[in-house]
Amino acid sequence: MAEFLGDWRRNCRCAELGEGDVGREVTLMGWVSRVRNMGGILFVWLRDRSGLIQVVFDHRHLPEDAYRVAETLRPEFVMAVRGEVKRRDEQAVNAGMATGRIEVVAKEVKILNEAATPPIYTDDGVSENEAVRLKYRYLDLRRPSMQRMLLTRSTVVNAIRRHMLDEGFVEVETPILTKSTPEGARDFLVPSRIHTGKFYALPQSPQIYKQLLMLAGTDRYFQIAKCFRDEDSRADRQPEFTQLDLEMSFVEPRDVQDTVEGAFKAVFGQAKGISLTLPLPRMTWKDAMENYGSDKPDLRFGMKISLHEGWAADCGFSVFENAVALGGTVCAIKAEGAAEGLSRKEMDALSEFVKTYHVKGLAWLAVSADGTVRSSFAKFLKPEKMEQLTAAMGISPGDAVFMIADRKLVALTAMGQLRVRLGRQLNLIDPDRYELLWVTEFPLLEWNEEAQRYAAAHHPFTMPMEEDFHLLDEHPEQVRAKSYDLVLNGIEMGSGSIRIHASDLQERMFSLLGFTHEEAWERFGFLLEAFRYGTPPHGGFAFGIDRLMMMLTGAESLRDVIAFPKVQNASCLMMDTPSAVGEEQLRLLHLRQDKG
RNA sequence: GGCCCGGUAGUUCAGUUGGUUAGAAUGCCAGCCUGUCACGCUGGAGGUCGAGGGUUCGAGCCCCUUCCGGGUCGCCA
Repeated sequence: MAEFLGDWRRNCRCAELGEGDVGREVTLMGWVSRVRNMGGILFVWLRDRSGLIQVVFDHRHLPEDAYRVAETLRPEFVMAVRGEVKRRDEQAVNAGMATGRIEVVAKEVKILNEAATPPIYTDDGVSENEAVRLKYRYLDLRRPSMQRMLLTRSTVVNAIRRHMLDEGFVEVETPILTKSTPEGARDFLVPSRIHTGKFYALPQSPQIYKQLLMLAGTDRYFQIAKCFRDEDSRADRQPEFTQLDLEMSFVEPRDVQDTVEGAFKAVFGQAKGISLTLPLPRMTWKDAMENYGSDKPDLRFGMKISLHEGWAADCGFSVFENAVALGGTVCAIKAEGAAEGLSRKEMDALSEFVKTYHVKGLAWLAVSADGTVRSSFAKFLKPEKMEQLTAAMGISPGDAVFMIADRKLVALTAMGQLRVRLGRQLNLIDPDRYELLWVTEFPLLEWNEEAQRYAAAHHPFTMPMEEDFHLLDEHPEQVRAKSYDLVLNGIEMGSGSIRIHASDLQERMFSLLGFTHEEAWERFGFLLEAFRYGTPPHGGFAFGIDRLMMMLTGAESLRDVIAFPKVQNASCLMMDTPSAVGEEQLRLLHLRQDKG
């Protein structure tokens, strides 16, 4: 039967006790993790957010009724216990337990609440179907590892906030009910009750607000901001997520990067005890693509990509020759010592894998230790070409080589994916390493095949590099932007840029993106007008705190570092969100269900 | 929207070529047990094999549809 607290108050958490507390009278409160009834003596593992401790109920030293109560304890009952901390006998020490050298000998006990048999285990190290865990997330969060995650997350957010405040930033909250923007991801929409047929949008980022704050003179702004994007989820993409969002006036890229690096240094120091060396390395987007086939290269291992257009132009293998003739490329990577481990079957699997990334195939070459060559394409090569390739790539017995021929970006991207897959498969990646870098000078624009127009690679407020201004009209696709991404172990942590602060350049940008003057004013009129009133040069950055948490905890999914995450189809299994609403609610919002 | 993987006691899983009453472990319930620590021992309860349809004498197993979960391509300024 459940009892009330009365005058009992907890004076310690379970795992905060140590050998120094021996002899202390404590009152603990928490959940029963495990019960072992030996018939006359009863051991209970009591758990709170700090961890576990063993509580002993001995019928010889307890009133009869108290022992009776203890015998009814079951897992996940909420229990309060008063007792004395005692050192365990040497042979009774549990080395696998943080508090394994002590125990609490109970003198009084209260069952504060009973519990139904839980549907999932609340111990660590038990793997369970994630859907069940998420349905009972409040029980899942009882696991010590999940409590540690929440604590780490709190530490990380606080390290960031403290750093930003120390650097003179002002924390400003911006609206959640905001305006739908035509560029970028799909918006989550909120229907207006007062304005028939009109909608708010949830922010994809506080982008425009923070730029307006620079205009307002705030100078240095930051916010731990919730952002929303109505796009399909991935292991590293949730429909709602948290960013550190910041903006600074009178700065160039380096100034913003210094600030962000400082925040990362604080986080790594306080959450992981790792001292980052600043400044972080920088790599241009072009170098990242050509060497790693990715704008977010994983620098924890080598296996750089090499380009072989000159060699391939007359190599004899028509697939390679044609790719070069059409202005494409032939790129290659070498997996040292991997030849023996890669069967024909695995080569086929790798070929299938790269086709996911829209290349037509994978050419491969494996040299055994005795020099025997297996290859999908060697037989087509002109006699001297094999030697040239061997020399150019430094191929030794035991090495495997992979080549892809296609349009340059397509081939490099597929090769970059293959590089990462091989890196994992061949165990080249040290999971304890953190390789941070800046990738800079992204293209300003990307050609959108579907819409037959340019789209902003970052967003439409991004400043082009001054030295590329002359290309804006004739070769907009060659213009580089003053933008920069922060990359950690092959994952994009965040991105930022210097913004356009002149309204004529901003209008020119909108026109490049295919907006007429009227459309631009209709959609961004308030911004274009604002820019007329004295806008300082400014720039900023935003990085995903969820993704950072994922990296810091080694989690494989964002779901593991968010207290109440959503699943792939954007629903919440615990609350069954989203859900239907009643007719009356719809009527007030001027909405009608499509019966189709 | 496309492709791939999965769904069997509360939980984690096994289930042969389609063949008797669908199994194991763990958890749960009851009893025994005075130093356990994933306690142990004895006994017991527990199943819409995700759902619907089809093939078959017979379906957990084969086929179709669908729902749910995961991964991924597209998408994600």
